[in-house]
Amino acid sequence: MTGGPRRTGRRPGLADTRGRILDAARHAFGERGFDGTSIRQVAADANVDPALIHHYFRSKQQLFVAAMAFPVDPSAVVPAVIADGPPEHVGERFAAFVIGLWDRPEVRPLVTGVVRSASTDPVAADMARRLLTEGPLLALASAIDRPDAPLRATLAGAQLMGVAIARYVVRMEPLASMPPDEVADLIGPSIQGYLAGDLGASSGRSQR
Amino acid sequence: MTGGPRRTGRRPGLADTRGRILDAARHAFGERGFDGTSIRQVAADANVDPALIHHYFRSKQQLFVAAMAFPVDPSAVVPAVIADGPPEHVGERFAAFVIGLWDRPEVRPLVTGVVRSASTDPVAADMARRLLTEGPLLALASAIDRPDAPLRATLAGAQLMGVAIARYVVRMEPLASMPPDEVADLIGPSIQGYLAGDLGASSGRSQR
DNA sequence: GTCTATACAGCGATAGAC
DNA sequence: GTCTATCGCTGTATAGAC
Repeated sequence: MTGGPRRTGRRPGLADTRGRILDAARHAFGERGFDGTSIRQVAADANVDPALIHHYFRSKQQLFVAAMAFPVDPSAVVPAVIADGPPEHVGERFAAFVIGLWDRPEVRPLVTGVVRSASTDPVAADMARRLLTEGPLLALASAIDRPDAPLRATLAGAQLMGVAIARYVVRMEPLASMPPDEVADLIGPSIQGYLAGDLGASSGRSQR
Repeated sequence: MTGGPRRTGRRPGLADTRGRILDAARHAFGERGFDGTSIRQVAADANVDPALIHHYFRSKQQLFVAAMAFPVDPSAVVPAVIADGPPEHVGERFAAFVIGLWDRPEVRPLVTGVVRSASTDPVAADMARRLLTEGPLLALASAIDRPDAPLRATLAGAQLMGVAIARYVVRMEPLASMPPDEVADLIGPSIQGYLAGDLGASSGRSQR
């Protein structure tokens, strides 16, 4: 008992420098992607010296993964999504969950940042893949008792990624400014079809 | 008729320098996006001097739009797509046309280039928007006699863009290596639902 | 039409003073 | 813990010789 309550327990910097850097990085990466963001720029936004960023995080890459770390684990929600209603609407529920999550103001920069950077940076591309088809979607697709789970997860993931880009990045109207539950309603049936429907165009497509 | 067949009709450079630059630029932009591509690199690939690129095209931006110009006008195909079969499968036909077009080896770099760059570059974002929702898709959605044509076009465009990213950019399996007509079969019903179905989760295509 | 040379700016990263 | 200074490199773009 050598001291008071602030003994050795990681006294943060004067005004939480590390946190300010992370906030600024999240915003910058979300707005301009990995390549479009410079460390000097992040430092200016956070009112710190550029060298400090290299001090806290070793490289720009590590700053990126630290700033883009998801605050919640989407995999944990899969059982709840499954159990929360009738199986013939599990796709709708999942779409509502994902869109609702992505729309939260503290999550949106993470989505746009990862998506914006996935085009160029291999690390970000991996994060995008994990975020969707190799993550909760695959678990969900596997839980539903239908064949071709990986294919179903990929198709549903492609659908969700397309909505993310159209809504958050390219800002296509009227999709961009629309309440999230409405978006979930619109794309829910498509997700449901991919997850649990009969794959392929069903009936009379003889040609092609 | 004053001369032979090659009168004044634009004698190309020694080995079609301009064309080689465009080819190299198409490849580079398609592979690494706008930001990830440097003029020096394109010049090296085309075996020309970097200054020549600035000579033919004024800036990197203009090189981009020149290299990414679509060789075909997708709008011209809309009437054929509509007339070519029953209206209840127009979405499937459109999906097949688009995927078939994007899969052509000379078109694929254009798709990946525009999509990869749309994240960062505003000009590319505009091109992506025009390519989809403001282009043939809107015409198609308007031609179908259902309300909310812009919304339908946007939703279908988001679906197609997601497939493009998953298949060509992030390369999610098994979607990435799969014959194009199979892809069209898989996503056709979703496009059809967005274009002509009852929007919203309640009715119609929950179970197919 | 083609190339050399270079201006000018920005980048990530590091060393070391305080 | 914070900042100054700078290295080494790459980018776009331009001026001007051949």
